[in-house]
Amino acid sequence: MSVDLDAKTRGKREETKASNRQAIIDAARRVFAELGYGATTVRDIIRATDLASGTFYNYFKSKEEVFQALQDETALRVRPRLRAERIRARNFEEFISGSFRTFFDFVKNDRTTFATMRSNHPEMSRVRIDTPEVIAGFDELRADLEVAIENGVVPDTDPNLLMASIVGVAFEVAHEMLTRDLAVEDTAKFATALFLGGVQALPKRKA
Amino acid sequence: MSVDLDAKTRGKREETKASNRQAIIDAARRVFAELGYGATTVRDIIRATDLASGTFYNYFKSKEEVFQALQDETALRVRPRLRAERIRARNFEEFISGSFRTFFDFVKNDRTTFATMRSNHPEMSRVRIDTPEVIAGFDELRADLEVAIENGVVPDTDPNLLMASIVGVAFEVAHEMLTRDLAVEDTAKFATALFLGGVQALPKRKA
Amino acid sequence: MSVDLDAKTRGKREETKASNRQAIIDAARRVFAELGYGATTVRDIIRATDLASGTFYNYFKSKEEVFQALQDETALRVRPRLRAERIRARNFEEFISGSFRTFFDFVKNDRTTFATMRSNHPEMSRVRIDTPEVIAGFDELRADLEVAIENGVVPDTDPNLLMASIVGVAFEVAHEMLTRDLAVEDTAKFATALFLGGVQALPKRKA
Amino acid sequence: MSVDLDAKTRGKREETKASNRQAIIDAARRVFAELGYGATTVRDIIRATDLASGTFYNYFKSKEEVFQALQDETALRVRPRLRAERIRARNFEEFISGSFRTFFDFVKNDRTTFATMRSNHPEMSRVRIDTPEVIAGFDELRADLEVAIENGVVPDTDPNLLMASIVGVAFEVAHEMLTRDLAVEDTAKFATALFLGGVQALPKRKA
DNA sequence: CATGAATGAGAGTTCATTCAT
DNA sequence: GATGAATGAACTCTCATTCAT
Repeated sequence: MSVDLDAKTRGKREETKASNRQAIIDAARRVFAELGYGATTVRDIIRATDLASGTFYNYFKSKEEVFQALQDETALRVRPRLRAERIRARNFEEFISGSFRTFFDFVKNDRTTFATMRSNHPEMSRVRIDTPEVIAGFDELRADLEVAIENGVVPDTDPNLLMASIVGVAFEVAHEMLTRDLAVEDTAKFATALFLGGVQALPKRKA
Repeated sequence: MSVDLDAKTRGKREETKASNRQAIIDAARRVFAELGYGATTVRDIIRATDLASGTFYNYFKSKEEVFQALQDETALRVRPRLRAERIRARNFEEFISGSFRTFFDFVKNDRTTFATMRSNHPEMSRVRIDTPEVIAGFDELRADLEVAIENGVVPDTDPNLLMASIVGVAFEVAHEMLTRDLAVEDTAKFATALFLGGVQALPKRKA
Repeated sequence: MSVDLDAKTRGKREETKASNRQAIIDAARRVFAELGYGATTVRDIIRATDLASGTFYNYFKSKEEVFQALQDETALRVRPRLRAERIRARNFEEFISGSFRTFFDFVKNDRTTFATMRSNHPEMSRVRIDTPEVIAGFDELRADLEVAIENGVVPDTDPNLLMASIVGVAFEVAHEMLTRDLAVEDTAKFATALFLGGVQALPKRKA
Repeated sequence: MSVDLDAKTRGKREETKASNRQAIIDAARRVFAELGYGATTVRDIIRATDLASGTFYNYFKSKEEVFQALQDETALRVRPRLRAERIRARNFEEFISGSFRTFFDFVKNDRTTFATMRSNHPEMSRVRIDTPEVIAGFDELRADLEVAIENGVVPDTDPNLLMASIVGVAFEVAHEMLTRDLAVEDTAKFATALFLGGVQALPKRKA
């Protein structure tokens, strides 16, 4: 059946394919955000789309696969920003504060993605978005941390535990930030101070 | 309703009831650990039991309800220990190091509970056990933190953000500890040092 | 285990048995009226009782059996009245009018029984209570009709079709009576006139 | 949603859909007739079909919904016939006898539909088919009766009670007709005579 | 005989996935 | 490649009934 399609037709098709794929991912993001991953069905996703149910399977094998794609997509948005921030940093303070500020900023402006998966999830009363992308981003962070250790900017401590601590604080504090609608700036200051000087260095509370 | 069953009969029944309830909870713990909460079905749980399917519903209305019970049960095990640790503390260092040590100790010895919910959960590649009990435990922690702030042992900073930071570090670092089979003592030292003095105070890495 | 029970104890037991049986029947009447026969479960019935579920089976084998008992009980209330009415009749007019009046009177005063079984019954938008008792009552009616035919008071027509007509009118008109809250007297007059003289004899409408 | 399926494809699909829907309705008619409405399960219906269980739910939401569809279908068959009969009538006798004859004829030839719902229904030992259609049909009848009253062909009596009487006789007598396999003609004569002249006018019994 | 928890068949329903069109 | 109805395994949950106490 593959007959002669002129270039234009072929181009059109590629376009449709790409846009269908994107339509599914976008629908998935919305539906996951509303219903949570567990409660979402493939049907829910395609229903949030102009496409037919069978079409889903031309693009993804399962709900899980579209979830991965969603994650990857998010990755592409955050990681470069985080990376750029750290590269620009001229000392450890800039390194750590730039990272937190960028991350909290992202969370605030993309709260759909972050807030996602909270509804009807007894297992996730507090949320962790742990998409591969973000993970990959933090992997980069670890690599950068190792460099910092080598350069003597950071003591020769366990980089994975340090990583874990940063990640833990980042997510948990981001959650608190959203819950209480705190300013990105203040939240980043708090996290930065903690890492730079411990509890004794924490900023005075507001209000 | 209850007319004249002798005490013995009543006793026997209560016993069976309690043991059935416990059997379901135990099965649930195992199955949730293996399949993850989302993927687990009520059937999976009763199949892991020698009870009949209908019996499940004599004890719990839904999967969610067993999950809650499971959480409550865990709560009863950890919270008192954490509380006792903090009450015994004579200064902030003891407060913070006692808490981390106790928590990591619990996680290590009850790793089934902690490791639970990791398989088949694309949405939870890293785990957060956020059972009501643990939450309640951390609520107690917050209360204790507020006291510490009042007493001037801790600067007058936002207690919720501090809470969030401790929780974030506790879970994320515990995860790392399990993954790499680190010693409870070392892990607790790391977390404690971070909170007391920030990154600069972190202990030297081992090996 | 059948030991010596004095007469008093035996009497007490009989009493309890009878009262339990009655309690179940009464509960069934109420529950059937509320939920309709089809939707009612044995559980619903015992729940409307002070008894335990197992006890139900000491008295009845099934929902159907208790339904039958309910019917029989009703029978005992209506049939004698209808019979007495017909025996007292000195001509066919008294026969027919007495029957309708008595039946409509019963329906009006025991509307629970009659109105029963209407809720949630797609198959019974209009109701027919066709309990054995009432049937038995109409069987007596047929016998009496045959006597009337023998005596030449009623033409030698098919007694079963006549029976059916009387029953059909009785139930359907009773339903209308309840729906519009008509007077027993007027309703009985209508039905009587129809049977005595056909449509041309029907009374003028009210209001 | 529907992009570019050619007309042929669409046609084929519509066809299958229609025929599946009909298959379910037909199966439902048979099964309801055999088991009665209450005892019938959705599974029973699809089992009487060569469709898969899930397919049922593509067409109907519940047992009740098929039942409604079944009723509507029957409606389309009887009502026009009854209406036509009454319109053709030139006097009240033709009106009433035409109606009964048509109705009894329908019942006789479609006894599956009528006999339906008799088995296993303690609550319906005598049947009333009171499908919306038939109801609607009798609503038309009432309207026609009101016209007859206005025209002076029928005395100014309560039309709803007259309606109820006709309906009651129609169903109850039809039941008797089926039970004893009476002729439509004779049965219609009986009912007609009753309404035209009362008991005194009833035809002599056969046999 | 009363009790009420255990039982398990089976009802209703959903949903990922296939496949003819 | 898009479509969307068909499929049927599997799930949740109910309920009549049994039976140890």
